[in-house]
Amino acid sequence: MNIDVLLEKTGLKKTYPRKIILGLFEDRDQFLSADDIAKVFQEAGHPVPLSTIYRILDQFVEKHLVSEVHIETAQVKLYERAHAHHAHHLICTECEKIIHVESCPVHDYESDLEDTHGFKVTHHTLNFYGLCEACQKAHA
Amino acid sequence: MNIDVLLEKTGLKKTYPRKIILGLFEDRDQFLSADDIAKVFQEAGHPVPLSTIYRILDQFVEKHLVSEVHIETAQVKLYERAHAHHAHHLICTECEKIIHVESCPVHDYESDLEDTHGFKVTHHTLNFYGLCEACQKAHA
DNA sequence: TCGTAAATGCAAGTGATTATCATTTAGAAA
DNA sequence: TTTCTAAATGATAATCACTTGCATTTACGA
Ligand SMILES: [Mn+2]
Ligand SMILES: [Mn+2]
Ligand SMILES: [Zn+2]
Ligand SMILES: [Zn+2]
Repeated sequence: MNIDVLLEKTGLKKTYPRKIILGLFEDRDQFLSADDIAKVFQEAGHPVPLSTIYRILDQFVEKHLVSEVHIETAQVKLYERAHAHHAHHLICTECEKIIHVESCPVHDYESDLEDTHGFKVTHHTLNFYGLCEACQKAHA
Repeated sequence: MNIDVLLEKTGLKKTYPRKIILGLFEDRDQFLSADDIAKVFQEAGHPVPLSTIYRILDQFVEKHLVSEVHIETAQVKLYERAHAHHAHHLICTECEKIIHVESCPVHDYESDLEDTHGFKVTHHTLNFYGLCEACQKAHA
């Protein structure tokens, strides 16, 4: 969907930093940190401070344009375009690539947990770590 | 197993801070942060600086006496006694209680991932968030 | 008992993220 | 189109968990 239309829907003003940032997520479907985004502005010759970038990311998460991705091995917060469906991630420990997987193997298991532990599950997080196809070949 | 024996096996010297910290994990099987541990020393009237605590936790993780638990909603590092088997956690979003579960519902799924995404999984992390039994009752 | 590497304690440093606040601006109203 | 104002930005300082450097102490083997 169009960047301007998406921003209008949220009620957020259409500013230069917001349009660029949302464009990065919408167009290229990347996993980005605040610092990655700062570099893009830097290289475009129009630096934007990290404080602004962090504020915008928070707002985008709140408006469900973007979601935070928790990667245990990363020491910084990562964000990706929000997806319609609950998903999981495959993280390559060699090249840091992240693969988004829109299927979930533990949906049924959640009701088991309610029976065995009396625990009512609202959501879960599941990450797989290993080697992507390219890095496996490089190792072979 | 005895605290002293465990420390001897690792080759680490048996010092006061190490014995107390290892005891917390072994005896009570708790989930603890560096700050939680600092409070214990404080209350015992024998304060130990956080730098020492962090150093010891790192060593215990390296020696497999303790393992780090990644909880997305916690802003600090948490540690628990190392267990023999791969496990998962149920985290109560109300009272912060953590339940350790020694069963895994995604073991088979990992080979599927290799087929569908060419991704070779080495390990994974899985956390369930929700309400524990006590907090469900309190809400009802 | 001694010698020494290991461990500790204190203080200062890091680095990602957040908060403060003066200035600017998008966008609605006149 | 001009004016107005809440929202947004940018510069700077603050936080806070964690780490590091270094001088002093200590466990423990010789
Ligand atoms: Mn899932
Ligand atoms: Mn598992
Ligand atoms: Zn890779
Ligand atoms: Zn609870």
